[in-house]
Amino acid sequence: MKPSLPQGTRDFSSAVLKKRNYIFGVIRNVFELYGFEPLETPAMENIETLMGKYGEEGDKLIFKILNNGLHLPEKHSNAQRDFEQVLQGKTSKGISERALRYDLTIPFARYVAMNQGQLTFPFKRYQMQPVWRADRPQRGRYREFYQCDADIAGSSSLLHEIELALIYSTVFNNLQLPVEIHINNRKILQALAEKCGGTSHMMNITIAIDKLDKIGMDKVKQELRERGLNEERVALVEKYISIKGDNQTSIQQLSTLLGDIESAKDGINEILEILQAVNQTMPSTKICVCPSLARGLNYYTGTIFEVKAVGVEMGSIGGGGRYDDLTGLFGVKGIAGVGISFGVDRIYDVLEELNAFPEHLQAGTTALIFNTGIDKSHLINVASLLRNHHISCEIFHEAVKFDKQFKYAEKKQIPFIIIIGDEELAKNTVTVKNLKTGKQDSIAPASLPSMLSL
RNA sequence: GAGGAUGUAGCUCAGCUGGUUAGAGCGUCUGAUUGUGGUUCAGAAGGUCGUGGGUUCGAGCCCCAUCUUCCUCCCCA
Repeated sequence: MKPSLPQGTRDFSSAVLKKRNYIFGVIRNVFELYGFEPLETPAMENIETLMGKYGEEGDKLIFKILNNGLHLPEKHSNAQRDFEQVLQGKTSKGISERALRYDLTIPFARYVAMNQGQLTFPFKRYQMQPVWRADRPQRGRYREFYQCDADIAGSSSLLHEIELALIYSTVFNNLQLPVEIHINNRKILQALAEKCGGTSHMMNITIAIDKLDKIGMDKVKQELRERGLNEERVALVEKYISIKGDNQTSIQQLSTLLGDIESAKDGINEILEILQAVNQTMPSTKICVCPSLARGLNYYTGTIFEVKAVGVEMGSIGGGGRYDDLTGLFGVKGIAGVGISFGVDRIYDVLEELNAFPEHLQAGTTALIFNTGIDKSHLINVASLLRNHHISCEIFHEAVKFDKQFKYAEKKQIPFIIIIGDEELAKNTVTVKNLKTGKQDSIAPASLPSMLSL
């Protein structure tokens, strides 16, 4: 058979993996610096843990795993009955009782709900694992991709929002990737919805205005009309999303427009507090109030974040926010959550486009020891010497002509080659050649490590 | 899930209106060159033309199905 990959999945070659691991490493370091601890959960969850948590669209995009043993004769009648359910678009435990994880937030909520008795609250965890979606792949959109999440469960303190914003700022600063952090608050959107005829319009409004950047004002208005808002209310929403300018101006206009509603006041005050703290701690952070930021996910209730790269056409490379009732769906009330997520695949693309990966990442083997046909023990001794000094090296696998060994070194971009043959043995030296400069030296074996670690 | 484009050597791509033995560049391998690479030169290998059917005397090219990748919508990271 011809080998191939399932649609929307990828192999990661060494060159790509080194860059990806660099991103993961930077993020992990910052997470741990703020006291987050790692968590891993299984690739698969019970299907009812996931179903109904991501809306109707989400359910369709969950990868379901077929049960084993459906072919057994004693299960036939049940299996056939259960499959009827599937044909009608429903799920059936008789056919599938497990599914692949769709994001990291719901498994986290499940974990917190299961272990609430044992955890120390506020519980701060980070998680970097692949998730799966049965979406149609496009560029920058895969069926298997990684998410990097940091969440805090069991605290409503605004301190967490502040620290999460600082984490964003630090990570992208460390990656040397210029970004803008957009911030808004669901409480303000709720106030807007109230003015537009009640909170039942919340979803209609958020879905529509979240697309402002993508489809433009006219189409947003059109969509609002289609979603049942009258002209007066459409005009109000237009006024709202037209708010522009620096943070102070935006906040002032928000107050003027919605300040008579309690929830709007709360939201505005929260934003003010976050801005003040972030600007004081890391003044270089570009954080801006963005009224049209809504985020599609329904479970957000307070602050919402989104991060955009500056100077590159790309969707958001990170997002998150506060959700007041994290574990309610699993029967545990009163645990608030707040978290952020990094879109590693997109960050990768942006860094690639900006050529912002550090050069040293591609470094592999430092030295290749030529195989000159002398007794292997001499070569292995030199290799051990280097490795004991944490210098990576390889011994060429067969004693062939130098031409081949040079070309191997060149292809693997190994910067140094070491020759030990009869001549060197007789004089108790080694020959070292720098392949970039072409410079070659004959030195004592003991001085190899210091020479190569430069 | 709906609509559109695409697939030819390891890679990037030519291939006329359906007509003999499907080409190029790069890469790979061999030699010039058995202890000195990158350059150069000579040569070679490498293809069930995505897959399966069909039309035709004849299909890389036309038709149908299917898969991949990409684009738009939906939704999202």
